[in-house]
Amino acid sequence: MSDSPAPRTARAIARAELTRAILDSASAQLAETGPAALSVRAVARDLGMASSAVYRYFPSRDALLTALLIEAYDDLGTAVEVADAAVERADLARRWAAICHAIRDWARAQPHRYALLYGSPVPGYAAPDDTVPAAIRVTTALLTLFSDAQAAGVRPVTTVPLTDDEQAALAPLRAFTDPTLDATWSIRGLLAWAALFGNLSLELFGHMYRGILDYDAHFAQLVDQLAADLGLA
Amino acid sequence: MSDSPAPRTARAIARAELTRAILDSASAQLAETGPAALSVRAVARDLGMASSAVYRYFPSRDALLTALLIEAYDDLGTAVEVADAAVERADLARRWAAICHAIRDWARAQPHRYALLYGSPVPGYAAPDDTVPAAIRVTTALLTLFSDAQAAGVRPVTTVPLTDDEQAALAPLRAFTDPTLDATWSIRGLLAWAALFGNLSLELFGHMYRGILDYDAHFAQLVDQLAADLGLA
DNA sequence: AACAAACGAGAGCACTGCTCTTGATTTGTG
DNA sequence: CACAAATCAAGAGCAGTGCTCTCGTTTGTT
Repeated sequence: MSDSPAPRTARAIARAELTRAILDSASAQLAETGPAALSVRAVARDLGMASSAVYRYFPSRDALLTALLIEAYDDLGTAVEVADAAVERADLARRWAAICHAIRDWARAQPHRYALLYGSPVPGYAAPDDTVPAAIRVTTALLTLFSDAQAAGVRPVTTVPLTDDEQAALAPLRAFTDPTLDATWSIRGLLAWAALFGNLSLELFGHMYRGILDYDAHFAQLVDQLAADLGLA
Repeated sequence: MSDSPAPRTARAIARAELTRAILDSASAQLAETGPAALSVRAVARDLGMASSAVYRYFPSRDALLTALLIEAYDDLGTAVEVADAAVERADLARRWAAICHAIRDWARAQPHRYALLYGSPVPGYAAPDDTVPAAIRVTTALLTLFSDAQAAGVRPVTTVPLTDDEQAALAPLRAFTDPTLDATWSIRGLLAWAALFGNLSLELFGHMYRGILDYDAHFAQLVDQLAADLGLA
């Protein structure tokens, strides 16, 4: 965020401050009306400035949206890391539950920001390179948990064998953590990852409408079941 | 779709034809540029008519988008039902695989339409009542498969016990199929549902970028694993 | 044949993202 | 300190959008 080494001149200070104000106003507008309705002119009106002035700080609407995307990823990443850190590190089942519920709590509190992150990508496909560092934080938390569990000798329930093709397909993922994830942990971990975000998206995007009555109860059940399948319970 | 009992007058015929032409043009534009960029004026230009004339057929852009949504749900539903019907009804494992791969093939062939269905909802929350009949077709195919499997004596791998709250939360879903789904099938079925669409969305929306190399191999593996957890393999 | 409903085309409004020009302010340097 | 260069805010303007309204024309019904 503030990687610039303390702005000295008055102009640099004003610029940093206005950049923040634009992001705050845009973030508020995003939370209310969603990414599609985010308007540069509305942000300018909110801040009492000309719309053309905003373009001195963000070259385009997509660039502003990308900045909001990165901020949202960082916000969620922080929430997950805080929840994870609040639990005894050896209590793997509780860490799993803490991470899952932190993600869901964050998503339900600001569904539009969740939609920006995990819904349909809005601006073409937003430049991945800039967003990746922020985006992988929550993934990293999950992978670290899986790695810790594997190192502690936890074994998920058995899986179907991996073919060579499938082994190769998961190579970069398995090599991400310090003790490399074995086949079983890779499969169960990815399945849990997909089920977790799949359930979240299906819930928040309205696909459980009239099919499931109590979303809280169902999610808690899903997290418990995934924990059991991961060998954590 | 064509529930009106055969248009008799020339005007009614022309209206039906133009409605179809608008939907086709809009669908093509949707497939190319995505839901956000769908423009009523562009559709009108494509058909060589005034933009105001389009509003005689669809009262708003959102209404046009909703019609496209329903068509896409029906299209996907048909693809799933065809794939399911092409497999020996007693071969439950093959039916499961056929349904899963039909969904993915459809989604990869037209990612923008998939995003319209399972990505962030675009127009507020599109009137659910109109879209529900088309939307539940793919869900029905899955639930029917689960119900058939349960009736055939297939047992998924064991699950954590359901509390009364969780039982109640799933009531409408379990009552949907003819032989009511038992607790184990409900849990494993919903988990498979979430994992299936979760994997699909994460893949299509770019969240596996540089983490998984071969999406085909990984998806095939996921489907196999879910089949095993469902007791089908 | 007469009347009403439906229709297509066009103008127009309010809004958007974005660019360009103009004039004021701040900056680093001779 | 002075001055040139960089930076900035503001406004006008362009092309595009969704949508409404009006105005003749065409079509269906009686």
